[in-house]
Amino acid sequence: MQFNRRWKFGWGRFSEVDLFTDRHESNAETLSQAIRAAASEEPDADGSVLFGQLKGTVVGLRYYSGVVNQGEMVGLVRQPQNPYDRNAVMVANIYGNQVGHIKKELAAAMAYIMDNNLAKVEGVVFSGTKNTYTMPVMLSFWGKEESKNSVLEQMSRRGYKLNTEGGKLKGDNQQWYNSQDARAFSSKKGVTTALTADELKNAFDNLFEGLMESKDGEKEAAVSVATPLLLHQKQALSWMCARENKAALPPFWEKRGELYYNTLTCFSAKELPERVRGGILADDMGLGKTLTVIALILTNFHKGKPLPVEKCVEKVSPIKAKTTSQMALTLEGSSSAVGAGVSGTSSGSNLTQEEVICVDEPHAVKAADKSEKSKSKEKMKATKRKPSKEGSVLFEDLDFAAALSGSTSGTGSKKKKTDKKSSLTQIAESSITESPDDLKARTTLIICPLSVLSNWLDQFEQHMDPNVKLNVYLYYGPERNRSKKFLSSQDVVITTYNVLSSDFGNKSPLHGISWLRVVLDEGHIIRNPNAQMSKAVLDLKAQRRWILSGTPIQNSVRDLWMLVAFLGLKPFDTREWWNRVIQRPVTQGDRAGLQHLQTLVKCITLRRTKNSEVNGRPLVSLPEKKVYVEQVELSQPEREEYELARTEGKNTIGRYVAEGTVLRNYADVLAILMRLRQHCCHPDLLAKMSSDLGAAATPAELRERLIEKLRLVLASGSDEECSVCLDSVRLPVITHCAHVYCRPCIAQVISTSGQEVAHCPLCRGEIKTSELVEFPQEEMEEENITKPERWRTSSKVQALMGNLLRLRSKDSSIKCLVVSQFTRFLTILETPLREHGFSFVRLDGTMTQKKRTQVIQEFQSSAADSPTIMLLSLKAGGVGLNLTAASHVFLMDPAWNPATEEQCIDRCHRLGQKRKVVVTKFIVKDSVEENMVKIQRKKQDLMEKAFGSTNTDRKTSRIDDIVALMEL
DNA sequence: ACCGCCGGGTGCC
DNA sequence: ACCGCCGGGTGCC
Repeated sequence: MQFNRRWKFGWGRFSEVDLFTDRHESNAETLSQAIRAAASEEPDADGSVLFGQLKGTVVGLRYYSGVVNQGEMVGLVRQPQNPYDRNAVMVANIYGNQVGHIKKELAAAMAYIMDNNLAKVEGVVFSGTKNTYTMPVMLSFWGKEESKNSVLEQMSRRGYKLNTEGGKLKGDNQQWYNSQDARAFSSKKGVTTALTADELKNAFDNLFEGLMESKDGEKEAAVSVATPLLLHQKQALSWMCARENKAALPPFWEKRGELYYNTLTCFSAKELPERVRGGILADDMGLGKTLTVIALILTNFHKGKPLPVEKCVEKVSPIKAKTTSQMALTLEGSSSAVGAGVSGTSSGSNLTQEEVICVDEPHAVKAADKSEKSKSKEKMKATKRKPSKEGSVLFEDLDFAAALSGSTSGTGSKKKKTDKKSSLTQIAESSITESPDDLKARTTLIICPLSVLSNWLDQFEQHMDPNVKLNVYLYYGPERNRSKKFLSSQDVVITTYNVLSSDFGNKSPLHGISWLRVVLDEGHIIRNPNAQMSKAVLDLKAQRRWILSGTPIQNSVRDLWMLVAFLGLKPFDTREWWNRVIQRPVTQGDRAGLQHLQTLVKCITLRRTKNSEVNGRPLVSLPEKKVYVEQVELSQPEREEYELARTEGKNTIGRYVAEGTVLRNYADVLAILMRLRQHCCHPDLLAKMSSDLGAAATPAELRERLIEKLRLVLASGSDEECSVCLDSVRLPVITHCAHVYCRPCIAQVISTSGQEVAHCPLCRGEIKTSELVEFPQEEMEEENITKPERWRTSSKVQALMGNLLRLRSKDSSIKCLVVSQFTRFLTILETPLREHGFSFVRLDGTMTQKKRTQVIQEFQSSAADSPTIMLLSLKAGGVGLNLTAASHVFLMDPAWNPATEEQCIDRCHRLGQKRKVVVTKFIVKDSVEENMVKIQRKKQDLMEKAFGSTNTDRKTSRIDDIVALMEL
């Protein structure tokens, strides 16, 4: 039976509720976010406790086809619309097939509890699975501690007594429980000891490490890939092709007789479980994920054959010329936005005719026996001979040919039957059988953040054989071609997460196409399942799915769900099974659960780091990197101003700490910290502030205060992130609970809530459209043009300039990145740079993509007059950015999250860097900055504490942070 | 369901 | 017999 990806049908309401209550908590990028996250007391499935258990009865088995095995978990779904009983509770197996109903009396008792979210009820069928009419089910009630008594009482009122002592039930039914539910029992006996937070943290850190062991040998790329692959890239290609082609059983499935059996959920099926064709390529950045994917696209079309590409030749026999809609690197309507790297259009247009030739040799070269032939010219010659070898028919395989022409061959229906039959007898390692429909899919859809869009285009350009035409369409910009027919005739369509999610729900052509392959670049950015773009991504139809990510896991098992769901790793693409089998066991320290998670990740992930080795040699050798901290002493007047601000802030925060209201006043706390950090950089960074922090008496006053906070966020130039779209805030508004969002984003949250009052995504406070406060437009413009009357220097500016001048006199060819979180600081720095005759460019979050590309190109240029300095805002651009022209990095101010700094450094310390990399971090002596650095160092410990611990612990450590920062 | 329940057929032993 | 008993029909929610 085929299940499509929308199989969550029956759970519609169920999974909505589930998704919402189990809200994702994003990795704390800034302390601000960290505090917000702690402030919002969200219901957390991880922290739920077992109330008790109850034997119930499933009835009506004969009316439904869903079957269950001994020990199999089942889902319980309320059916309030059931015409016979509005208390109905449906029972379904893991694949969503209905098994029966809970007996009505029991259902009546459960309905209230389920509808009011007092408990989550989970079922395991431990015996009687062969019964025709009814069977027993063990029901476990999970929920928040405070609901426990209410649930027990509700049930007992209806005559149902929950067994609250897990151990007692054990005697009779020793064998019924499965591994994960076993924990509830065995823990009592001490059979397994729970993992400590340390062990868990450690295991989690290593989850994505050591996944390197020889996967599937090596594979040469198709000849149309002009760049020779490095050894590790060939290994990745081989692994990826295998993941796409081989019908190996997914993790936790094994064959038992005629059936396929899932060892975790105890589900079994007659058919081969649908395989995950794809996975996570989690190589460190700089290892060439992009090239590997390009190679995959060209090398592994249907049935393991290379993508048939158009080859440009000047002389052509007219009979063979098969002109389809031909455009090379189509860029309709968006060329202006990209500019760089897409000039490929021209090469095709000056040729009169084109011939379609399958330029590729039969793939799969395991040994490295043909390394000499890898120069592209040579390859082209070789392939010219190819057709004769393969016969005069270019595509002898009918299905293959049909796939290309887009028409289904007459054998279609017949073929389908045999396919189905053969799939039953298939052995695990055979390759996947593709139906004629499957073979029609041609296009790979690549979704990436805007910042790396141009990189993809460059890389296609760079790595493709210039004589080969690949149809690459950039689906971006207002003029984008929305024709499904057109898009699905491309070889590659590239778009951004934002375009995808803005199209989503708006008769999106991207969602109407059956893609051959969908590739999510920087896939970790879809880790929040509530985000619109995550939903948009899940709704895509594709045969093969890939996630590229340099940082697959931030700090939580939650983050993984989205990835697993996108890959369609059943049954975990449904939240309930993920929670029951993986998330809850793992977060509660269950060893078996962790083991399962490790197995799962291992099966679908390939990850190599810069330090990985193949055959004892490092994958890539990067030049040395040295990090220096340069202490900066404030001048006397600066110090005085700083101390003044610090004392004032210390008093305020000290009061909050004493009152225990730190988290309630985090906006103020943040403001104080922000001002101190600004003092450390430059006095002109400080926005003129009203220091009135008292309670607002009138609405007008409240409004004024909110605007003040918003001003603070904006004026600092620190790239604030909107928690809804996860992008930089555009059209900022601030809620009454003092959280900043894009106006369209929060407006949508409110409108989709369907209620008069919605809840703030960050703190769950009530929000109304009428109460959103916007930044006054005039002030916004004024803010932008505000220039200090006369420029002045600061100690930090001096420190930087000293370094830059010294460097220039030593070697004028050295290029530098000057990085700050405050874009206004970058502006301040422009003046002395100009004065000293430095040629510089600037890259920050406010720039358009076109401008960015241009700036990067200028900077990367090796021309004599090219800029030697780039002023870079810490978060601008995101990860894909390649700034290898720079070999010196100056970090002007410390970031809350050391990973952000690392990422920034890695933009020049990456593949292609020829020089030694020197990083200088400026830290003001005896200041909040020094304390921030200490906290950075402590970050590992904090993460440990935060992981798998209660919200209270996390809160405590955040308050501790603040106390430490202020030296209270 | 190798049950319970319903409702029609039936009615000394 | 306005009962009991028998045995067939029937059966989730």
